[in-house]
Amino acid sequence: MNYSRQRESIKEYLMSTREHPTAEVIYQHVREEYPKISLGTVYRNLTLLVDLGEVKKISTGDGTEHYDGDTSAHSHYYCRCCHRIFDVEVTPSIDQILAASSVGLGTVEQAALLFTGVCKDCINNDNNV
Amino acid sequence: MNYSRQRESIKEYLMSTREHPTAEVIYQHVREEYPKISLGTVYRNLTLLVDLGEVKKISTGDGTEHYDGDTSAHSHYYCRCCHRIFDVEVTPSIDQILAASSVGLGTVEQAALLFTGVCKDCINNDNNV
DNA sequence: ATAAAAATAATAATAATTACTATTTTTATA
DNA sequence: TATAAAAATAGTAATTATTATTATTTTTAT
Repeated sequence: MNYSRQRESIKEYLMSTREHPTAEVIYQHVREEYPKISLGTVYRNLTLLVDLGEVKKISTGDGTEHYDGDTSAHSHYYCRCCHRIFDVEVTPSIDQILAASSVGLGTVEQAALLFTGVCKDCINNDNNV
Repeated sequence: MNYSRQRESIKEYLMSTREHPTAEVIYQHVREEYPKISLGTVYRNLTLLVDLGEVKKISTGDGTEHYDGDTSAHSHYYCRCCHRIFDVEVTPSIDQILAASSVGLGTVEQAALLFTGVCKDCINNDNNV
């Protein structure tokens, strides 16, 4: 695999933000540095980075995937109104759950814990229901 | 909301199977009883049933959503090779995790715990990697 | 400097899902 | 039971996220 500045830029952005952007948001951001980058390049590199374990993909069921540059074991809270994802630390931690769980069905490569609800901002803005 | 036999059939199928079918698979199944049902009807009713809390949607990130007629608190194991989903009971249980976790970011309506790996069948069939 | 290998931009294609609309089904009421 | 309003459907078109294709450009080893 060769170096690519576009890939570096994608990775850098994901490492620097605490948000959990979609491919489209990443595209818009990286475009500021590389205006000619194409959305396909973003998708291809995201898949690559996920396969390498340098980035995590978060599936919320809202129709588009989100990406996370923080690969440490942590869980997520998803607001079904504003579609934002927040980091949460739970007790026991996700890796404690993983360690304690003998799934017994095959290999376990990862565990994802996702809470869903309506965030405080959306409640305050009457953006809920 | 009015009664509909198509919706009943979808729900019945989801309650009867231990699999976690996609909309397409549900469509093919319900078609045996109602050959004229359209895929749009399946999607519309699945969304409805999920909103009513009678069915759960499972997002694995494999490009299509899966549905589960078992709404009791339980977790899932997803095989990234054969794309099947299996029920798993973990310790502590998903509702114990939910109870113990003070997310503090807003309301928490649900918690989903998903393990991902390669299932035994796929390992045996060298369907892994 | 150069050539092979890999990556890209631009675009086309695919696949899952949603929207639209004329027709049919359901349901409340006479 | 007949009927009419409301809701749901089938069939189809449209949308959206994602993947595939290909000619060109970038990277890297020599």
